[in-house]
Amino acid sequence: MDLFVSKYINKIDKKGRVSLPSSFRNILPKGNRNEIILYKSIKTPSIEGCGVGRLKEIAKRINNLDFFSEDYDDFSTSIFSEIITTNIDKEGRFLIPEELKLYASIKTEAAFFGQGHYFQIWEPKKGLKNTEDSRRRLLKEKKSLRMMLTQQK
Amino acid sequence: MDLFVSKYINKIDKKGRVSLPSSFRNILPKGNRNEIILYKSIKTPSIEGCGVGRLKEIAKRINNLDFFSEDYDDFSTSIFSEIITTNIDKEGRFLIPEELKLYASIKTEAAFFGQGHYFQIWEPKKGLKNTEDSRRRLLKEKKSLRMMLTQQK
DNA sequence: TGGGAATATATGGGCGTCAATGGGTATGTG
DNA sequence: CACATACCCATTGACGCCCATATATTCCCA
Repeated sequence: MDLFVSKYINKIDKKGRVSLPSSFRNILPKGNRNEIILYKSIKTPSIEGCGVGRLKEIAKRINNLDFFSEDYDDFSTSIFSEIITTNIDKEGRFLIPEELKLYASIKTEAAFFGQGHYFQIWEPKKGLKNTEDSRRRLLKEKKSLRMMLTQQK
Repeated sequence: MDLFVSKYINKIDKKGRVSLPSSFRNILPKGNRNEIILYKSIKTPSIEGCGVGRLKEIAKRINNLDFFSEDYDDFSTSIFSEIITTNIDKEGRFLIPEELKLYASIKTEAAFFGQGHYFQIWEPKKGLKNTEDSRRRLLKEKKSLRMMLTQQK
């Protein structure tokens, strides 16, 4: 399995450390398991994270843009300067930077949600609510879709 | 990690010295960690910096422009003739030349913004505003930023 | 197959090291 | 000699590394 899946709720200790769930750690590239990158989610008040390999992919894509275009600067600024790398200690813990904790309203506990190629970190209550909401949206759409398909004039 | 990422705000002391963020120092080539190059950003009131190796990359980009175009001369002049090399002391600090400080309105604090293969130095408030502006521009085209971050190979 | 031992995980805390910062002094160059 | 800059040393706080414990999980063997 090489995807971030499932959800976990871990405690943040006095020093601000929190364990990255073991199953997430195992997905990080074997050579580079002591570093992850974090950034503010675009659409939600949560933190997104992934291994550094993914960042290199992104860097490559940005570098392929026209160096003199405005987009180049915008992407470069929005992505590189907003990304934070953080080290994972031997026990599998890392520090969530203060700024990101604020952005996600995280205080004493962090909820980790697998999202396939990346993961999200939420304040637990908000995270669970988000799961419900998105499931509800999904069902509603599905239902209306089915109605549209089966409804007779 | 071999990219300049994240942002840092450091103080400039009485002597005009400022610490290059540790994570930036680590990206400089191992043999040559006591020297960086600085130049005025073309598009923004900020200073750009990088290791010496990066200079070749810039040269290549400029060479891709039409040699007889006005742009070529403009970029070539703006960048090459304005490049300044600076030494880093044993504590990881360097002096920002007066001319560049003026150009970027930097006085007592310098904000360092990772930009992948190079970095920018801003007057903190201006820098933060620039980040917001560029993110706002990108969010208008939400799709493209999201693609940049989540798209798979 | 049941039970105990080895292992892994999440969590807590002590302590040394390093990064950022401040300042004194030597060196040098006009 | 005055100014700028490099080198050296000191301080503070944050962080990484190490060790410790409790609980959960896996493994192994009688």
